[in-house]
Amino acid sequence: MISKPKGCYDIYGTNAKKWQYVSKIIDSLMEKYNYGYIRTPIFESSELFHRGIGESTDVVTKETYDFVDRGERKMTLRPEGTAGIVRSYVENKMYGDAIQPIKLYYNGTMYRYERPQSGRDREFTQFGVEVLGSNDPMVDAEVISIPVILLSMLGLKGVKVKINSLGDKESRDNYRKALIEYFKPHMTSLCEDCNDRLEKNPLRILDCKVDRENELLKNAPKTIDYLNEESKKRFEEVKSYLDELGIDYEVDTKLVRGLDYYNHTVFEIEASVEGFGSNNVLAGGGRYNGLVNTLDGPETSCIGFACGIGRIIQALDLEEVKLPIIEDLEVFVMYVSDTEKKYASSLVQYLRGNGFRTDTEYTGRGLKAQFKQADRLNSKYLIILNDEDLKNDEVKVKNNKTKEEALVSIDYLLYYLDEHLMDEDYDMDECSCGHDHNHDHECNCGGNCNCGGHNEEI
RNA sequence: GCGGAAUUGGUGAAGUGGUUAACACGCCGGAUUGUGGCUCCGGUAUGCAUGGGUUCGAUCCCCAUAUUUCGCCCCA
Repeated sequence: MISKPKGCYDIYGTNAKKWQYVSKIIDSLMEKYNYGYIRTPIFESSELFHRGIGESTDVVTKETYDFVDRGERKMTLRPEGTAGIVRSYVENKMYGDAIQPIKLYYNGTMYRYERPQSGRDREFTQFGVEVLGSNDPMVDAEVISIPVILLSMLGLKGVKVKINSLGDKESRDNYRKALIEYFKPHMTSLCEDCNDRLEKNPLRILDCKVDRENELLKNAPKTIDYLNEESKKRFEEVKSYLDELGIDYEVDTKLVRGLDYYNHTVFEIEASVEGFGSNNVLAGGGRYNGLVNTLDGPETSCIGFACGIGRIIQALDLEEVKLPIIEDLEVFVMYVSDTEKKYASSLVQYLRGNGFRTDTEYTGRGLKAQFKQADRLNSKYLIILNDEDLKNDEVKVKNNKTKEEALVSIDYLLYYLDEHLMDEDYDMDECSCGHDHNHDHECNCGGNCNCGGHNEEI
């Protein structure tokens, strides 16, 4: 038997419905924020990632899926979304578009050659946003608000927003220098990994798990103390816009990010759910004002974020959030004889064509087994075909909950089903999006729930 | 890249160096000759991840590989 590649997953069944639901919410949210969907290639020339993400980063040095194509070109499966989008921005000269800034979102698979563990796969899906062509702090706040709103729309509660500022290039360089000077005399008291980090990325020493309790770290210089006036002012503005939007956040001066291209605002959204593994960052992002220029475009101010859909679903499962996914059937058509079967095939098509979620029997099971099958599919109504009834152009319709049966004329069938299914919807006391509602207000399911009216909590 | 744990039918799993690999759920069939979800009866792994080795004999012991899982590093 051939098995799937390590760290990759088949998504199907109920799980697939969750993924589809999250994607649906993302699309409708982005439509309202007026971000355009962008789809770029899953592989790009290797050089793009080397220059874009940073030659020395772990992502590039040891985590990429590289291959040489038949034309001897060096290619890499994208390990993240931003580089490809910036390439597209430059290549398609979007900086010349009449409408600025360019607001884009993507939702697709990324690839990193890593050892899989909880919350980390080799193929994973990221939803992300990029705003190219504005340095306004208001944009920073808007971009941060998107994943926050998304997670709350999905019904996730244990979420923590952390922000920090690395400042502009000058501030960032000064801070880096200060950190190296600060740590250098004390390296023996730090762990092995931190010794490696000193030259490579001293900022990361700050959130080392091993040395977390070390006094040295607690008293280390803080990013914000090294921000120049302009960077400091900018950070204050971002925070005030976040306050304006009612976003709860925490300034975490130890928050740095691993990709080289970040400056000014950086942020992360953490799942603070009991039982979540160590990879608990649901979304992360920041400003990357130098990247477009690095990739041969004009100086352009940009900000973006990415979030891992897999991790979001992991968090939703852990919090046992009930998503409004459809897991039932409205009608199941049953038959035994060949003439009934023929009739069933066209009846099913007729019902589906008229908007009913309908299924039938395909494997030659007996009637008894068909009843069981209908139960497994959570069918609300059963239609039990009978040659005798068909002669009179009638079918037997059974409510699978009340067990009431009715002989219904075929001309009247659609109307009958419509009436009865509608009645059931009104009886519903719990909305399928997981909340109890009455019928006066919009619920926060994003308009995708099928509770029959959008509502407020009772 | 480094480390720990695991891998037995459709599922959850017991188990043993030696004829037929427990048990439960599910599934299929029957009791009930077209109305089930309760009950009862019967059926349901030629195989214990894969490849080597040790052995008279291996699902069980050893090695390797693959995959899963949990950490480190890193990241979403």
